Amino acid sequence: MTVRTKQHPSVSSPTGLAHLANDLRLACMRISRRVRFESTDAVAPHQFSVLARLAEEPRTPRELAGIERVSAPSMTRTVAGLVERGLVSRQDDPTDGRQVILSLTPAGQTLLKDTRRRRDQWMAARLQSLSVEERETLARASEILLRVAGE
Amino acid sequence: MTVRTKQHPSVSSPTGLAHLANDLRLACMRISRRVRFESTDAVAPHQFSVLARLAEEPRTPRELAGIERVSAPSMTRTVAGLVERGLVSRQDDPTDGRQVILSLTPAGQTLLKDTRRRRDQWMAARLQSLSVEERETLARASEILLRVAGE
DNA sequence: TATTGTTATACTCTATAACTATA
DNA sequence: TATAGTTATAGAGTATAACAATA
Repeated sequence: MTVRTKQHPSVSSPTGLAHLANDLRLACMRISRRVRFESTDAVAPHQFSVLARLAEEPRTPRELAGIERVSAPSMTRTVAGLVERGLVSRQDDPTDGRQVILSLTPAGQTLLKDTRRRRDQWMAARLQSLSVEERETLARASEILLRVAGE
Repeated sequence: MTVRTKQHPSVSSPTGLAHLANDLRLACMRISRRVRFESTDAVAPHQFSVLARLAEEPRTPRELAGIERVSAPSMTRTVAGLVERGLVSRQDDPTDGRQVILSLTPAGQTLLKDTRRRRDQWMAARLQSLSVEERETLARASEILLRVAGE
């Protein structure tokens, strides 16, 4: 006799799709929450986001504000804090005197890397207790989810 | 010839495990972020968390503060706001005069349900564009993730 | 005149410390 | 004396409005 904790009659029926959407959203939110709670980060979430964006490429405050969905003055504050801590550096845009170009300092790169490693530790510990099949399922799922989140 | 977007040499080797942990954490955090951004909720995240906890069972402010990892005064404020909006009701504990028992009002239950439905909509829309196999993978993954998050 | 960024000001959520009521 | 909850106060993040500098 097989025991199933959840009813997923079909992943294609309207009801099944709604259930899957709910379970998946809940699962992702709970994992995110646990990761945040378990790792005591050196920077606040909104600061971390900015560091991650600047690691991709240097950006202006306005670009960051748009990406992070906060107001320009809020981003001014956030960036000021990161600059003060030596994690981000400012540079005048040579082609447009109104703009400022922000980029990560070596210290900022190090902190970002360390923070990510610490966050991964909790997750890695949990994964170790799973079966190979379960880990393979999660590997396939993470590819799909990253694609979905990027749309 | 199979094309893989990511290198997962093995989900069991130390390196593969670390990669999987990183991908999975990233995927969950990005999905959570998108869900939050796409749905303009009637209550703030910390208020939503409290409503969800009280939907499970009535609790005291102190219990909520512990679960949500905030100070007692912060929870006092959060709860006061929810009570003022008619979403949560207070009741004196008959066995201990110091304690207060908090529970959801019908309005709170309705709002919680509506908020969850709205959050699911974005996710359900994305799932529709996936193949049946991908949805089945995500269904299995969500079971595993919910179990892992609950540990 | 439009745009980038900052400053001024106010509101919210958070915390710690001090206080009240009850056990 | 210890615990549950609140109030007092301060710090940090967010927002809108107003301003400065540049395009």
